[in-house]
Amino acid sequence: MIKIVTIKDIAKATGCSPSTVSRVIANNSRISEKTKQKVRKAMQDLGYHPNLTARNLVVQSTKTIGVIMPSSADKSLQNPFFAEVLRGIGSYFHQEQFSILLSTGQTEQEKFKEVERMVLGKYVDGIILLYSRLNDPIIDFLKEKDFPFVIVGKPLEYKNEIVHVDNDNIKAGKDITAYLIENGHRRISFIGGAADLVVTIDRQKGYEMALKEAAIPVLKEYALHTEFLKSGGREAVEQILKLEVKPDAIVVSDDLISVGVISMLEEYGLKVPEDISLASFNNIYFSEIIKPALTTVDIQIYQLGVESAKAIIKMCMNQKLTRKRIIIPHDIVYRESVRLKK
Amino acid sequence: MIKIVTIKDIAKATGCSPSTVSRVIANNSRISEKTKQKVRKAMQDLGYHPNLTARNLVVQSTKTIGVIMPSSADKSLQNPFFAEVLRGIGSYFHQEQFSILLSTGQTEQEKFKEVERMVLGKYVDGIILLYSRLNDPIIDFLKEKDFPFVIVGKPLEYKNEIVHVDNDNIKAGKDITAYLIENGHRRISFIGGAADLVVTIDRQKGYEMALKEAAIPVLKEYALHTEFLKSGGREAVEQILKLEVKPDAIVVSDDLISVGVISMLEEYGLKVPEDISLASFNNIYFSEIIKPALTTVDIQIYQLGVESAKAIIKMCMNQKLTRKRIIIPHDIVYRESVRLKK
DNA sequence: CTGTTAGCGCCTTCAA
DNA sequence: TTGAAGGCGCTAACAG
Repeated sequence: MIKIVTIKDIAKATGCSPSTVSRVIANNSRISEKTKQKVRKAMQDLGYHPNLTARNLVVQSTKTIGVIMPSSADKSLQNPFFAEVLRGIGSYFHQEQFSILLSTGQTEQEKFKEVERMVLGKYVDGIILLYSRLNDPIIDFLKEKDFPFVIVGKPLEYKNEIVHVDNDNIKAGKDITAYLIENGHRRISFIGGAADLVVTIDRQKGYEMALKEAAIPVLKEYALHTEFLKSGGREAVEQILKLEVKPDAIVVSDDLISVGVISMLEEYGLKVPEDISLASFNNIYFSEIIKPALTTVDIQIYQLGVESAKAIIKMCMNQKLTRKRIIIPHDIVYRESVRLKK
Repeated sequence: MIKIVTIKDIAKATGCSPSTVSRVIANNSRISEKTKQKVRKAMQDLGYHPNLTARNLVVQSTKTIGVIMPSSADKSLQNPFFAEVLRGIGSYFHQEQFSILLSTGQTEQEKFKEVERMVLGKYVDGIILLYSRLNDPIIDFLKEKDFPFVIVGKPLEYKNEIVHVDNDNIKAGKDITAYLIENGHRRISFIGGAADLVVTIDRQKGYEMALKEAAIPVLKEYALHTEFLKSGGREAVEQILKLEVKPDAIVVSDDLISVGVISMLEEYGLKVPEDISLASFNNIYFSEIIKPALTTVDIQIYQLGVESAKAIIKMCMNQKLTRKRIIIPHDIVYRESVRLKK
């Protein structure tokens, strides 16, 4: 083991006290420039670096945030969404010198244990939840402990108490459906991910609103749900194809599902957008490179990350947030999957 | 601020000393069952939880590992590969009570600073690098400090000194190419990601070996490289289509690129596998749901994660590793993108 | 089997 | 502008 250089060594080397060295590190204003220079030089020479653990212990803060992913047992993690939020979070954290402690639990159980450990062990200053589900014991726990946390997405309960960063998914659903309608589509179907996800619900709600406004009847059999990724929306397509009056357009709640839907459609000899139009959400990297390129709602995933990072850091610093609900604007990216009106 | 329950409080409440309490936490064998019970009860009642920071400080270890992603500026992060390794790492870490500190740097510069902070600040016990590139100052730094680290992938230099977890990509390249040859293909092209990535190089090497063994000439103009994700292999395809003698099969170094290649091929009126066969690597979720489903080499990404986790933890515990190079086996998943010999 | 004592490396009053 | 002293919460000898 190589000698560890501590604050004391610097003190000794420069002939001043540990507290002075500490103040130089903090760049305290009432230390003379001369001593600062001297101390800094010694730190260089001896290769000093502050021990973060020791500092964290005394300041009672770690400047690290626990980021909780959905249970990683399922494949939903392969959704580029998460990498992208993480990137957004990271970019802001970096400039604020915060770190990400990533949760790794495979089950709800495991995740809960981890959060408990992080929080009770005072290993993190705050938590970002990258998902939102009903009856989440983690949320209850965090609320009860009054521990700083923010949700990316929309909480199902306590909407007005929990800080969350979200899109206006209802409006997004409405916008994209309206676009389909504008282009002459009338029999519009909806394929959503897991029915209990709030995103799905909101987007579907918007879809229905748009139909109503255009005086198009909302048909129950036109709305389908499929596991977020599983079998890529295959069953959904099969159901649709069984319908008597087949839709001429589909709103799909996630680009990833769209990929599966398109494959399946093709298998049945239907071409997008010639035979049926398709519009979805998220605008992940894939949306652009597959054939046909997806017309999709860009929800600014990266920005969702950045804003959640800003929010949690503010909370950790005990700054007040002006609002609990932070909305990231969306906009439609027009590509090839929608047949246009001539 | 609510009262923080410390070890001393438990000591006071139970009438024993802090060290006894500490020993109960560690489940030390020479504490009587009676005291253990008593202490544990008090911990329950007062809601005690060990402060991890304090413990870390004294034991000089954090049980957390810094995991470094590639510079997140580019889109390569959207490759599901990373989510999947992370999942593998997490699963093993969880059972060993280790945590992941995720690096978030957007540039090489930023990443280096972060690693330096983690390492010098003794905030992590080890590092896992999720990529490998030439002249990486991070590797030099880690090596110089003699700090425990493992690379997922193959280091370009010091192969025999750096612990790394990798596939036998040369063999994988050879295997998949041989499969193409077996099925009657002769004019086989290679499309790789960034030419300076070791994976690319290795897979291409294997591709060439297979050709040679089958006495098929290796043509320079048949090997192309494209940015890992950028424009999804479009230019690559254009180049191929300009060739006088067009290939009847392509080996693509990443499933993600394949998606772009297929789109492009279709745009030019070529169908996979009828007109041209395609085989690639990684077997990500997508490979299965796109049309045609990809014949691809499954490299067991999850397992790469697990093994790198095992390795770094061993190193942190000063256990010797039997070998520096840990190979995860691969196997071919046969699907629809290759035209079979009748 | 248990208590006492000394730190881990740092920051922060308080006093000079 | 600086130093001395105490403590953050925990563990690990060393005693007994």
